This record gives sequence, structure tokens and C-alpha cells, in this order.
Amino acid sequence: MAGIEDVAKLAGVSTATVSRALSGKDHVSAKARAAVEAAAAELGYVVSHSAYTLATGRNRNIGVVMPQVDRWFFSTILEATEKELISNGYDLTLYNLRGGENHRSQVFQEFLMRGRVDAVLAVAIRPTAEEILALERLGKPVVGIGGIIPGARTIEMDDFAAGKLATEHLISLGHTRIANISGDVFTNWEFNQPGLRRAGYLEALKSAGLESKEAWQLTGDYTIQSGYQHAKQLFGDPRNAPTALFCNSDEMAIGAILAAKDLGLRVPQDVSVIGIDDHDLAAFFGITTITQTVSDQATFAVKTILELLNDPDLGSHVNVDQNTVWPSELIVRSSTARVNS
Amino acid sequence: MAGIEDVAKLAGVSTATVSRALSGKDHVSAKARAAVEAAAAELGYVVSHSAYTLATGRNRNIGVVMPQVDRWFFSTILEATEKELISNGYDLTLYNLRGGENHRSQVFQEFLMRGRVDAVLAVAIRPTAEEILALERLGKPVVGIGGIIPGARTIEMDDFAAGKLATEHLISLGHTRIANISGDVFTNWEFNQPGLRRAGYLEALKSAGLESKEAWQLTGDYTIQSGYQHAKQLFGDPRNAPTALFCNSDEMAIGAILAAKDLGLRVPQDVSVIGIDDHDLAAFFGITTITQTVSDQATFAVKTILELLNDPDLGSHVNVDQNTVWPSELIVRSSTARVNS
DNA sequence: GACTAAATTGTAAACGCTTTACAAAAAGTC
DNA sequence: GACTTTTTGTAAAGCGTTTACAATTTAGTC
Repeated sequence: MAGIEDVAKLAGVSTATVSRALSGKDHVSAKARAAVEAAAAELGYVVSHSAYTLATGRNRNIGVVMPQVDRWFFSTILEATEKELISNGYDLTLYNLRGGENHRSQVFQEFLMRGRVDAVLAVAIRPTAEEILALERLGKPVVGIGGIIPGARTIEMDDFAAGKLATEHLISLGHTRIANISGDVFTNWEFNQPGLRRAGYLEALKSAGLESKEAWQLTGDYTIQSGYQHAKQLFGDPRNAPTALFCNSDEMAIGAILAAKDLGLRVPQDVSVIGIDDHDLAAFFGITTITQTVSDQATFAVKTILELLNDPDLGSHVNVDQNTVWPSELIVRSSTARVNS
Repeated sequence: MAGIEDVAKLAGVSTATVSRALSGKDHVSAKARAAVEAAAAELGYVVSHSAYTLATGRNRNIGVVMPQVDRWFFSTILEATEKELISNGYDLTLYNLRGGENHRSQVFQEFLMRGRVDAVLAVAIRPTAEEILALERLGKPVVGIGGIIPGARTIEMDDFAAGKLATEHLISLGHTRIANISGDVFTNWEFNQPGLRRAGYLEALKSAGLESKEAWQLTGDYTIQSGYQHAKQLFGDPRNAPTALFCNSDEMAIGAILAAKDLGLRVPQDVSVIGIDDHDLAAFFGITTITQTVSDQATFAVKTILELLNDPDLGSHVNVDQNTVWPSELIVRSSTARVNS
């Protein structure tokens, strides 16, 4: 592996000149720059990461912390995050929190502290008091997507409003018997999204003078399977069957549509189903949904982080409590229709 | 942030002793070790990654290169890889190759060369000659999953055998009109899996004295949507309709099942469908499939990498052409049955 | 208790780069 | 042409560890 001295020798200049020419942040003669660039290219020289970090204190690397990777929401964010980072010359170090308490505390107390990252992107994380302390001690920018992180910039959709909007859409179609499958607070999703969406649902019903039954308030785990299972129960019970169902995720909505079909019900003629996410499959299944433009949230988060890192007087305001409410919109497709009266 | 000197001072020993006590690979008196550990804990000291790397040449970090992240195969591998790595004290740096040629060559020529990784796990990558050169110049262990990487250890299922087995299963049920939806070589999947599976399919037919029609050999892109679309075409054409369909992925099999249902065909009474993967949803949809135990492949790959890195005389055999054929098995569920004659 | 061997500890030199005085050269200015 | 100012190059000082090597302490033996 060629080092900076090899390049300097070949270009006939000093190592300082090489450094200046390559980093581009100081005056170097055009001639010297050309010589350096040619030499670097010839030798295939790339700055050693560790030496660079040791000398500058910067890593050109950010850490992404998420509770799991192998579900749509997370892998979509990861995909968008990585793309945006790498096009800015940054690497991405992934910390997956799945794997129990020990594993999790190790990530916060040890891995992040190794100083390998310049900033942290926390996705759907609700840190404990201890973890917040660790994050503060890190002294580096923290940006959260869909989580509540005291002292950090966060981005999230308005879950209450989304729940309300989804329900209002169903009400506007004349439905009065509307059920909701929310997410489970105890799944790997760590923030209070399920509760907020449920509250929005209840609020919309109340405003319209409608009521919900206990049997219509179910708790799923965001998967197709769980949507199927709960929807079959809901639609199959002749005493309590609703005419419309609001699911906390498009995947559960897919499950619900499959369940309805298996029961011989037509969607949307017999029952309406609405989801949240605008999942990859939502259009295919014709699901009316509320989009969260997840990729855009991720891109925005990365841009925020990079701005912070490029800010010369960063130190003064690393910790700012600031929440960006991400806009979400209703996308009406073919899974919802006027109630069959 | 506390440094090693702070710990040394507090513990009343030299920095060398601190280093030895904490790394645990040299003789230190019990008394000194206790003092060092107490001091380190009190100060919340964690070894600085970059200094460690500069001094030792080791990163405790491995790079994972994959063509995309947000599909089942890749996110499942990522999940398993991260878990195994972190429990061994290693970090994971993710390089996603999506984003065009420039982006891709940047990853190989620049990012990997920064020396941030100790080894590379390449998932479903078929590197160009130039990239192979770059990998060799890196001089670090490379392990591949599902790819063909000259001079590296690779792990992959026997795609030919899998295609043959899937088809033989259908033949054994009496089917003679069997179609195949393969993957597209030009999607982001980079190896010749589609061709091999297709060849296995053709071989099985030939051995049984059956033949395939051109109209039965379709090319999808692994998604539910594409499975649906092609299957509808296949099953809907009364002149050529097959009675059984072998899909290159479970997701396409799901699409095919949905298409069959929409055409009023019953699975498996009217048509049989088999997939490959044992996807999360395969059991739910009752799909007969060929499992590749993807998570296990990832765990195995990581173990291989760590063994290599811990091998004292690694230098002598970094580059070894060695392929592990991963076992796969048929899982029979309810999407296949004896042909309806 | 003296002598040797073994275990422990400290010192100082890398590791490969960026930074930054400081010196030297070039370009303006009057 | 003498004097500033600007640009460019030089050389040395870190950055926070690890690790030979040397020095010191401890244990073991007769």
C-alpha cells in the first residue's frame, strides 16, 4: 500500500504539499497539484482512514442504529441512507439492536464510544435514560427518525393526525362500523406510534359521533400474517363485523384483504381497508394508504447530519431539541369505497 | 473523552500496563489489572478506534458489499451478519452498490482502500476483472455468498440442483406441463443463478422425457408483482396453460398463487406452484419451496471470516479459491399436489 | 541468604497522516 | 529598486495506541 511519502517522492514535493493538494483546502500551485494528482493516481494512493482520523478527529463515517433490519421500514431507510452518505464520501456503520439487553447496552456503552462515528442516526429508537446519557457523553450530533430522543433533532410523521385522517376517510365514505388493528408497543418498534394512531382513530370517531367497540381495537405486529389473522376474526364474526378496517401498516392491510377474500367478501364492495406506509406492494394490492415517504425522510436526515458536521461552530449546539413533523398524505386506491348500504 | 494516559494516571501505572491489562494478552499482576479496570470503568474509557488501528493495523470491522439492501434475501443476510459480528466485538460497514457505475467503482477503488475494513463479505456480487484486481490489491480476506469471486472463499447453494429438484417434485406428482419463471440476469442480482436454475429445470424435464415450451420459460424480477403478472399470462392462456409452475423465488410464487386465485383456479387442486427461498411468508401462503437457510449462510460466512482473521499465518493463504456448496432441502407445503387428471 | 530464572512493569519508538510555525520565493506597490 | 503582501514549500510536532526492549521486582532453589 502506497503512503503519502511515496506520493510526495514521486511528485517531487513534500508530504504537506500532497496533503494540501489532495484535501484541496489550502493554496497549492496548479503545477504541484497536477503532479500530486498524477502520482496519487499512478500509485492508487488512498488516504489511510485511521491516520486521517487520528490527526483530524474526523471519521467520515456515521453510525446508524436501528432495532432491526429485515423489515420494509428499516431496509428502506437503510437503502436511502447509504446512498446519500456514500455520494457524500461517507461510510455507514450499522448497529442493529436486536439481540437482547446485553447486546444493546454494549452498542451504546462501548461500540459507539470507540469513536468510529462522527454522528448517529437513530431509527425508531426510544433510548433509556442511561442511553441518553451515553449519547450526550459522545458529544456528537444525533438525529432520530421516528423516535423520541431528548436533546436531538428528530423527524417523524404526525401519527395522531395520520390515524385521524385514515379514519376520517372511511367515515367520509359513510362507514360507521370501523375497526383498527394497531401495532404492538412491545414489538421491536420502540416508539409510541401505535398509541398515537389509535388515539387519532378514536378521536375521529368521537368527532363524528360514532363509537368503537372493544372488539374492533386489535393489536397486531405489522406483518401480513397478523393482519390476516385479526381481519379474519373481525370480518368473520357476524355479530360484530365492521364494514371498514384501518390497519397501522400496509402489510397488515394486505393480510386483511387476503382474509376478506378468503371469507368471500369483496374489497371494496363489501369491506373497505386502509393502511399506512405506501409500502412497495401497496399499489399492487390497490391499497388506499397514508404515505410517509420513508426514503425521503432518510435522505433528509442524512442531509441534516452532514450540515451539522460541516458547521464550523458545531460545538455550541450539538444538542438541540427540535422535531420536524414529516408531511404525510392520503393516497386513495381501490381498497376503500362508499359503504354498501 | 478519557484517554489511556488518564487511566494510567488514575490507576498509578504506565500506559503500557493499561494497554496490556485491557487487551488481556500479556502478563499483568492481578493487582494492577484490578486497578486499571476500576480506573477505566470510572472514567468510562474505551480504546480509541483510530489509534488502535494505526498501531495494530487491525480494525475490528468488516465491510459488507451488496447490490441492494431492501429485499428479503439481502436484509436477512444483513441481519444475521450484524448479529454475529457484533457478538464478536466487530463493527459492520455497509457498502450498497446500487447507484450506478460510478458509485460502484468508487466503492471498490476508494472506499474499500481507505483501510477501514479487515475483510470483505461480498453478497451476490460478480466482480469485474478490474474489481477483482482491486480486491487482490487490498490483500484482505474476501468471502462471498452466492457469488463467483475468483480467489476467494464462496458459499452458495447448488442452483442447478435446486432447479432440478423443484421440477422433479412436480414431475413426481404427475405433472407434465410445467412452466418456469426465472430471474433476470440484468436485475441487481449479479450471479448466474437464474441460468443455473433454468438449466436444472430443463434437465429434469429432459430426463423425464418431457418437454418445455418457449411460452413456459419466462423471466421475472423476483417480486410478487412480476410473479403475478407472468402467472396470469401463463394460466390464463387456454392454448398453453401449464398445470404446474416453478418460480425462482417464493415471492414470485406468492404472486403466482394470487394470480391463479384471481383466475378462479384453486391451488393446488387446479394448479401447483413451487418456489425457492423459504421466505418469511412462505409458510403463511403454504408454499412448497426449496430452503436455502439464508441466515445460516451468513452466520457461516462471518465465522469463516473471523477464523481467517484470527489465523496467525493468514498472509500465506488469503487468496484461496474454495467454494462451499450450501445444502438445500425441499419443504413440501400445500401449494403443490398430484395433477388433476 | 545469595544466585538465577521468571514475571511484571516502564520507557520510548513506531504507526501514517494532518497541522502549523516558519522560511523562502513570487508578486505587487509606490 | 526597496518594501509589503501573498503564495508556496519545509520540517517538526502532534493524534492515542501498541509493543520491543530494558529495567525492575518477585519467586524459586540449594
